[in-house]
Amino acid sequence: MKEEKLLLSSQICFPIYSVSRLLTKAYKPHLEELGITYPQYLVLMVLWENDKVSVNQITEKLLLNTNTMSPLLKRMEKMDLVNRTRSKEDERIVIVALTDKGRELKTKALPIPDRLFDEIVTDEIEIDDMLKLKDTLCELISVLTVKNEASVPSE
Amino acid sequence: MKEEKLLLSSQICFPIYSVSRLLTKAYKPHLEELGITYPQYLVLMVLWENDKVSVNQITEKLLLNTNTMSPLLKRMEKMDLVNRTRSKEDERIVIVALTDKGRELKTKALPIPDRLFDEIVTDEIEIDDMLKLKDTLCELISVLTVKNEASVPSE
DNA sequence: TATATTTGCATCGTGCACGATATAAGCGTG
DNA sequence: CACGCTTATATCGTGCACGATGCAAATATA
Repeated sequence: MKEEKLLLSSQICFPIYSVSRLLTKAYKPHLEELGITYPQYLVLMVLWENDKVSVNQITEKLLLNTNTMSPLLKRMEKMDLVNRTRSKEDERIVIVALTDKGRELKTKALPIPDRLFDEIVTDEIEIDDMLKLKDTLCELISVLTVKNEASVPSE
Repeated sequence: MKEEKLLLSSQICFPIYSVSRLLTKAYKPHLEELGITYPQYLVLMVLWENDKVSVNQITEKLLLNTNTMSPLLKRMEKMDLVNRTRSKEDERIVIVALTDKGRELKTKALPIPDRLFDEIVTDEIEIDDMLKLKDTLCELISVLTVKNEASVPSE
């Protein structure tokens, strides 16, 4: 029954892919209050931890490439969340720094993860996508657990 | 230490988001041999399991919306992987069916998941992204395990 | 049988992702 | 200094994702 391997449910990748999208969707209403998208939220988190970092440092933290970051940062600059200035020591490097507006968003962003986690765990919100998210998350956990037991990295 | 909550590492969402992208990237070279993308691969898997289904049935399986599926299916039709015909019983419904070419891809696609899993588990491939993937996957598993223990759904 | 509502799909606009490529600054070596 | 090589960022093209909107076919309701 080699066929089984091609079922969607038997693959690690599909549930991860779905949960990722559904989680981003779950974040959306909260982030919309701040007027930002999920990737922009990630960039802000990097800067809230450590302000004034190079584009490269951000891409390393987020595992994204500059061809994604450059336009993203440009949009964020246009929104007055960050500003970008060339380093004087090395003209190749662009330093990304929070504006006051970008810094202030941190307070509003703080409660989001907890609020979201509560929404998922408790059954307060019975929205369609939230149910799918819970189901898919449980599926992912079980698949990962099996896969993980089958192949603990030899450290 | 409420601050901690905003660290990237302490959130469920970021590792899932990263693993999802890195896994898709890991699939890429294998799928490129078939000339398809990851979402196209997902559509084909649905059709390999069950040919001649409506657009709606595909979106339900993949948890995607028609505004993503419609152009995706159009591209796949242009690539001669599927064809789209309006149902005669209900003119609103579009039936998606595999072409011979689409059906034949199944054989080539069968070994991909196993090959990929081996690549990740064993250290045969020490590509940069693959290492990130392993790290992030392990992180994800540990985060999910903690979160899961803290909140097993009451069934 | 008219009208309203629902359903299934498509289109549009925007924002990622990412491979390929470009470009300019810095660096290394002769 | 000239040369090539590396590094940091940007640009371009393509393909998702997805909210908002549109539209026609089917169905429900008056």
